[in-house]
Amino acid sequence: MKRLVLPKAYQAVHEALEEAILDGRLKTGEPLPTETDLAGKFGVTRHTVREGIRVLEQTGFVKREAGRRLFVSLPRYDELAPRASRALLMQKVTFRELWEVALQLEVCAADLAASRNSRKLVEALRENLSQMEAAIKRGRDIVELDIAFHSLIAEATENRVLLLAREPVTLLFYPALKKLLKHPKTREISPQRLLEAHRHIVQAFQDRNNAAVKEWMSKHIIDFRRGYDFAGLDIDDIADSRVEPARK
Amino acid sequence: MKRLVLPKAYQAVHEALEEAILDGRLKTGEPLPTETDLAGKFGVTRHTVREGIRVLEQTGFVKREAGRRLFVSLPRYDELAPRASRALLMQKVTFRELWEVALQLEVCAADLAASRNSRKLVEALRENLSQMEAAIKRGRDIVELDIAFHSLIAEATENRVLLLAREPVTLLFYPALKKLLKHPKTREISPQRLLEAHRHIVQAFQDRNNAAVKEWMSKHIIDFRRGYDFAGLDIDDIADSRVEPARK
DNA sequence: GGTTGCACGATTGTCGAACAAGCGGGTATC
DNA sequence: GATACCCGCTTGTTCGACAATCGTGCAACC
Repeated sequence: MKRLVLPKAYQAVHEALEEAILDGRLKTGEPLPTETDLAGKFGVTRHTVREGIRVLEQTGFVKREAGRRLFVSLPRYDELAPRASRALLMQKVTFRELWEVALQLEVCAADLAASRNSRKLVEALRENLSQMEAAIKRGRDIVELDIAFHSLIAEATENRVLLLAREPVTLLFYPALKKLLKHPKTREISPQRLLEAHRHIVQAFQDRNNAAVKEWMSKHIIDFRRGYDFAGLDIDDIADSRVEPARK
Repeated sequence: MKRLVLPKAYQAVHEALEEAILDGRLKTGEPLPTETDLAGKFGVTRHTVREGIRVLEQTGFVKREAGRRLFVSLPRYDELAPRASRALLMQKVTFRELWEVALQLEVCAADLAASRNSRKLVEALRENLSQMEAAIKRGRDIVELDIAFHSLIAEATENRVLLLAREPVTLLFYPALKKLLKHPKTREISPQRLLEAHRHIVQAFQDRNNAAVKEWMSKHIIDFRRGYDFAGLDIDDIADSRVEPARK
């Protein structure tokens, strides 16, 4: 016997609004009706409407722009992901799980990006390369740059499903990468190896050699894991750090 | 000049609670303190607390069990995914994007599952096979069974990152698969081809032939796309149906 | 003794009215 | 024409209140 769940008004409000957005009755970019308006329309109190809106806000269907007023909008993949990553953290995901999927997704991204090969991508990657060279020379942190390098490739695929799938993995990868690059045993060699791999990848992109792109990307990710082992870090440790990459 | 965003009390409540859960101060399975308690603790009104809780609820950090009381819990990957899928729908994702990623993830899942090969998986898959044979004989719908087949493999990987990445893809794949299996041009042949592929996959699992597992899974997914083309459906159409698979 | 019924407290869901603060827009002023 | 000011609208928050429901303990009943 299924426990019957009686309808909550604020849930109804949430669903009604979401449906209106999906149906296009509320268009993205337009401001959401005021709380009092909605309250009147749905025949409930402003309080109830507000609770419904909170849910909507969390899902990314409305955003606050500029002033206080809420605007209808589309959820972006990188807004959905942080929640997912935190969920994974709670589940005590191991680095192995993360790495196994990252390997596939990064190679996949590289492959797709290569097949849509654009000059702009190569340019952007070259720019990233030279920034990284400079950063290494000055002993600066290169984690952000590495993340950016891979993001550039992923975005070049123009595949939103891939971007969505990749985002939580990236977020969790960040602390692992940081840990590795700061580790005494790998601090010296890792940045060089990393840069070297990136160079090969860019070169392969430029040569429009799809097979080489995939191969180098694969080597690159595998090498990362090797460094992890080499540093004496346990791949079956949980990826538990909660450092998050800066966003602009 | 960055627009300064003044702190909202309900957001603070949400964050405080989420942190308490992540820190383990609030343990999963335990009931959340009552609204009045929290209101007192945070020094805000019950209503403000409620708004914070709505957000928490949406994120999956609290669930309603049985009665009305809320219980602390862990978000599950299949609770996060529907939101992600809906977001993708809004972005008018094409079937091509979906398929490109699905191909990689399914092969990846097959690979990982094969390396952890367990007798239980093979048994479950065999069971699924015979159900599907029966369903085809009776002309019943096999979409659910196909989804279940692939989910069994994915779950056998015991990789939560993979499960999370895969879930939104699966949800969106569902309507596409349904469309194909109902299409007049492919209705007759597709189920047979699908079943045949599944048989090969199961056999490869049983033989502990990892390479064969990957190869057949790959063929299987590629064949799906071929059917899509054959039916005259445009792979660059948006995956816009909002049918959702039944959950038990 | 076990079950049923009931009263009571606790908790959630909803409502109503109110106010401070910030933003937008119109208006007066120079 | 530019600037300052004022006023209304909207949001965030508070206080107060009440119906519905759930859990529980207690009592009555078979």
